[in-house]
Order: sequence, then C-alpha cells, then structure tokens
Amino acid sequence: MSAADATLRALTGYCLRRASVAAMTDFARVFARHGLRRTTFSVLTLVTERPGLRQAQVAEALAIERPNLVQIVGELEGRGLLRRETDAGDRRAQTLHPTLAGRRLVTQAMADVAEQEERLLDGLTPPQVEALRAALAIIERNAGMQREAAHDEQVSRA
Amino acid sequence: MSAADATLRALTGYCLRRASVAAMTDFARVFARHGLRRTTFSVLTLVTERPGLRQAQVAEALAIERPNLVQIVGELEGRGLLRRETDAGDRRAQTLHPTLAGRRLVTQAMADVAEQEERLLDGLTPPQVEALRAALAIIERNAGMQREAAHDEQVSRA
DNA sequence: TATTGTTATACTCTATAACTATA
DNA sequence: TATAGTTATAGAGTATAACAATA
Repeated sequence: MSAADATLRALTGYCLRRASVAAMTDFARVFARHGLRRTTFSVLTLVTERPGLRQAQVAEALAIERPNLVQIVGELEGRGLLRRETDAGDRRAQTLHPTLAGRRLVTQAMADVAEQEERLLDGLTPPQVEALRAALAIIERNAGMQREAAHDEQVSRA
Repeated sequence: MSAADATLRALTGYCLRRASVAAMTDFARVFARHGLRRTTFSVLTLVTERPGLRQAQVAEALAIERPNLVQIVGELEGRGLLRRETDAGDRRAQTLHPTLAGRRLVTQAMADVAEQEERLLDGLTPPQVEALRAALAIIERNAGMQREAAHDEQVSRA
C-alpha cells in the first residue's frame, strides 16, 4: 500500500463504503436481469410480502421519500407488477397490491439475489457472517444516534 | 421483526448498504462543516498526501471518472485549496498540488473525520473492528471478481 | 494512433416546497 | 388543521461520447 492511500484506507468508514458500493453494483446487475432497479426491487418485494400497505407506509419502511415513491410505484404499476387501490376507509390513501406477474417476478428475482448473496459471502464462515452483521448493526445504530443528536440540535436552534 | 421485513432484512447485502448509508450520512455532515463533500474531501486528501499526481492518476486511485474529476478539481482550485500545474514532461497532463490553505483544511477535517470514525465504532472491540475490515475486504474482492467476470462476458460477446 | 483534460449530456437517487383531495 | 398522494424541481453522484491539444 502506498503512503498516499494509507490515510484514506485507514478509515473503516471508507472500507465500509467501498464494500457496499461493490456489492450493490453486483446486485444492481442481478436486478437488471429482471428489469428492476434496487428501489423497484425493494418496493415490489415489500408489497408482495405485505399486500395492502399504503404508499406512506412503504415509504416509511424503506426510507424512501414519499414524492420519490410515486414514480417507483407508477413504474411498477405501468408494468403490471402491482396495482394501486384506493383505501375504502380513507379515500386519501392508496394501498398497494402485487399482481400475479409481480409475485412471480419477486420469486424469480429473489432466488437470483440469494444466489448473488452467497457468492458475495464466499470465504466467510457462518459465524463470521453473524459477526459481520452484528458489527454492521452497531455501526448503523451509532450513526442513527448521531443523526438524532444532530436533528435535536437543529430543532433546539430553531 | 415483521414477516414482511424478514426477506429484505435477511440479506446481508442490505445490512451492508444500510450501515454504509447511515455512516456516510454522518461523514457527510462532518465534511460539510469544512465546506467539503465526500468527493472533494477524498481528492483533496489524496493530493495533499501525494502532491504532483496527474488528474488521471487521481481519478484512477479514487475510482472517479475523469470527466467528473474536472469539476471537483475545478471547485477545489477555485477555493484556493489546490492548484493545477501543467506537467513539464508531458504538456497534456495537469499535476495537482495542495496550497497551504488546502493542507491546513485537510489536517483539520481529517481530525474531525477520525473522531467521527471513533464514534461510529463505539461498542466494537479492536479485534471486532479488525474482523469487520477483513470481512469487508473479502466482500469487496468477491464483488470485484463478479464484475470482472461480467466484463469478460460482455467483451467476449462483442 | 493513443492519451489528457475537457465539454456536453443523461440517468439514478435523493431531498424539499407546494398543490389537491380528503380527513 | 392535518394527512396522503402528487407535481415540479433541484442537487449530488455517476456514466459515456466526442473534441482539442499533445504525445
């Protein structure tokens, strides 16, 4: 390793990002084989697992802004993979339901994704994978606490 | 955990991404305190550590496309943090050199970044951090092999 | 002919303000 | 008044084609 890269490469945060970008690039290729992107895949998967969710609930669950979800759902609906249905009890809300084609696509795509996941983790023992996931959960929680603190700071300033 | 989230959350690749996004969101806030973004921070850091690199070399080292680097370097040069210098031996090339202000900014920003890194890893023992980095390196390598295979496939088709 | 920096362009993801229709 | 979905818009990051200057 060159002296130059040492400083950047010494940061675990950068190792995390590089691994994530590399992994997501590969997953994106798997999604593309089914005509999906990461966002459309995750929305279609969630809607298939929990039919009847409102768009706002899907957005909240997947950390997608509501305005951005509109296009994603529109694309999936346009391809006949899911359909919007006005909620009977609250006519402002749109509930989402997978079509048969949507459920089939999720089954096929998820199988490929699981395969890709195995390739990605090749060389890691199950206990090592567990340790990795535990470490990632801790980092995510630590970062979340940072963000809440920053948000509180902003609010208290306002 | 709901049955719905189970499928998505079962994917280590998604845990990896969520942790990375959360961590990078926090780092971005640290960069912003110094008027930097992730890209400008990494370029300025590399140029400070290895003055005299050509733009093409910086782009290669940081996996940034050359056209995209032009704007990044232009921004840093415009703020007086580095300067372009036409290479004496090859007048096509621009070598990059940090200014005094640039070096000072890197020193200050890097200290904050290191602090943020510590907060992020809070709760992990040094051996756990080492295991995490080893796992991330394996994943990055596995993904890289996937990408090379896909590239070879494309080339052989053409 | 190949390479460096550059311009122009486009696509994805993300983020916010403001509108509508309902509640 | 508050919320759900929507529209419009903007910014950041990323990607490719094509050009001028230089090798």
